[in-house]
Amino acid sequence: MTTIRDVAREASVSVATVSRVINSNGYVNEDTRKKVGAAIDRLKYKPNSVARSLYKKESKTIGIIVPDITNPYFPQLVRGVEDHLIKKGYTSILCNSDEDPEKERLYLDVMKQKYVDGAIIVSNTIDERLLQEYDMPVVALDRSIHKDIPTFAIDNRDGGRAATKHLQDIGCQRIAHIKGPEQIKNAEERYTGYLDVVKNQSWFRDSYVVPGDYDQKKSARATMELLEAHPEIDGIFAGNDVMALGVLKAAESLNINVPEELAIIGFDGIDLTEMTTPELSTISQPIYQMSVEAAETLVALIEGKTNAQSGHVFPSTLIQRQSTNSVKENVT
Amino acid sequence: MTTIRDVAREASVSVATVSRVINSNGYVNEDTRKKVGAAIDRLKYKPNSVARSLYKKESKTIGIIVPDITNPYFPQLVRGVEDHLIKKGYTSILCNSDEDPEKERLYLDVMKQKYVDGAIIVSNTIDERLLQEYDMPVVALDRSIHKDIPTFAIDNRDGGRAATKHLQDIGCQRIAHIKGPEQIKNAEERYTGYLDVVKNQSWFRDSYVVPGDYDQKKSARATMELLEAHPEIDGIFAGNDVMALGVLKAAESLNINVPEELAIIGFDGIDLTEMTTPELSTISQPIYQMSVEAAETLVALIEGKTNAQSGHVFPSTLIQRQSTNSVKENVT
DNA sequence: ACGATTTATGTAACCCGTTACACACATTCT
DNA sequence: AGAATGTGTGTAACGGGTTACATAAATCGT
Repeated sequence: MTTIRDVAREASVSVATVSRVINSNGYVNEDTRKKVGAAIDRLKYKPNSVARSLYKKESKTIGIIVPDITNPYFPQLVRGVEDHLIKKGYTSILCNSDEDPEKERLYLDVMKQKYVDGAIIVSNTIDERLLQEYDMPVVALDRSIHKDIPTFAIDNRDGGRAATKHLQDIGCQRIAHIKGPEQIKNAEERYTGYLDVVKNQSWFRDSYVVPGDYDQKKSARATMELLEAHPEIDGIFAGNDVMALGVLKAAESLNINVPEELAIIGFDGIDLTEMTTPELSTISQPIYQMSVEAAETLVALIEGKTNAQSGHVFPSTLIQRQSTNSVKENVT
Repeated sequence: MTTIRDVAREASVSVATVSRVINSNGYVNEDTRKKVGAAIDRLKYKPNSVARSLYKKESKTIGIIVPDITNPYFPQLVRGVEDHLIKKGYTSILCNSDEDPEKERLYLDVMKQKYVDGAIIVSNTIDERLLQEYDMPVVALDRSIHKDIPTFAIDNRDGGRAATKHLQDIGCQRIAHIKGPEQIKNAEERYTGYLDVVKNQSWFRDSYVVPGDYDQKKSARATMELLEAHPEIDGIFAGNDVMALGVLKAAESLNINVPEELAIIGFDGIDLTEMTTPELSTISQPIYQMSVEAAETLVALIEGKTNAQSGHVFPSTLIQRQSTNSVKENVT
């Protein structure tokens, strides 16, 4: 591989001058600049990022920690981050944490050792204290980590309310909720939003809430049991789209018409919701946009811009599709 | 950050000895080893990967180039690669190429500059000649690049044949094909497999093959037109699962029963196929396993193991689900 | 006309882990 | 006993780009 010293020799200048040309730093005479440029082209010289990183203690690399890229919510998120960062000259290291604190630690260690410039993290388990050990710019995506860390997410409680109200608006009288995992804050918030709407209704009972663990199959099973115990249920708000899919499958195997006998709404707005029959209504998150803004803020933090915004709560939007396109007209 | 020199001072030895302890290289007295280990623990020393990379010209990092992580085929693939590599001490840089040769070039340039140790590539556009410029171990996944580059993929033609035969086996008389993009080799191979089975059948005509471009919506539209022009069609082999989903939606909007009036089979075996109603039959690829083996081979190549296998053709398996669970019993 | 700036370029130290080489002492072999 | 080999540790060069500092010529101000 050709080095800066080869270029310097080829152009009959010092390495410092070549470095100045490459980085547009300091003073360089126009003629010298051209001479060096020509030498660089002739030798097809590409500066060695590793050497630069060593001196500058930065790597133009960031880490993205997500629970599992296989979960259909994350590819878009990762894509948004990666798209923005590559434009800004950063590359992205992908880390699948499986929400496992040990793996998160391992990845953070590796990142630190590689002089990673910052991280975008989706996690429930990482806490502020752990991050302090690593001392690098961090932004949180989808789930907040700590109030001092810029967070890019929607208002999940509000979304939960909107989903539940929507079911009411189309005439549902008994609305159940398939709940995400206890440890995941956004799942709890969506649940709280549901409670905000229903907890004072006379018909509401605790057994209308069942755990689905953000898992399709578990949700399908839970829904079967729920509907067998409570055939009066005519609307289900699932804590995310994957679980909503499970609900849909359960309804189908019980020969329950959706939406006529049972309306279903999910949460997240992943592409999957458009692919089912009936198509799923959902509370849609601006996933791509959130991730781009998170990436922008991370870059701003890395580059020391003090005006970096401290996070952003995005609006979620109700997307009504067939699964809540009820024939029962606004009874409420 | 603490350096190896800090550790050396703390343990009253030379940096060389500390390095020997860290890397289990050369001779180190047992007592010295303990002394150094204690110093490392006290100072919480973590060696700086960048400095090591600079000297060793290797980074314990590999690049993964995929067209688009948002395409549901790739997350599993990426996950398999990442899972294996992290175990082996490598981190993964994710690159979304959008099949764009310029982006691919850009990513390869960045990889080279960062001393990336190797790459796992899914691409139609990258050719051997381009790769030679970069001179790094490469393995191809899902699509072959060149015969000298280890490739991990299934026999797509064979899969295409199996899919088409399966439709025949369940009694389909007129089988159409929704075809993937022309430039993508595996799409052409699946098409060829289809032709192998049908081209000599008296009923076959060219208009039974329509382009779907690996895109759900395009396939849905194409299917609508196809079925309106040829209502006699009773089986469709879609070149991938995403297109099969489009076919399914088209059938639904035309009020055609699946599988009674129209049987559908996809290709790839992504999770999505289990989530629809009816569930989709498909030719399943061992995606995760393929990617793990690709990663294993890449590591072997990087580490100079000459016994690295030169690629592997994996078996694909027919998964019969509701979409081809025809009432017409084996008529053939 | 002379000091203060600006422009231009080079030398060498620096970032930090690795390893070639040198040196010293302890064993083992003949 | 003397050579050969094994064990243990340190010094310093190395990888390649960056930059503090030094030097010097050109330009400016008054």
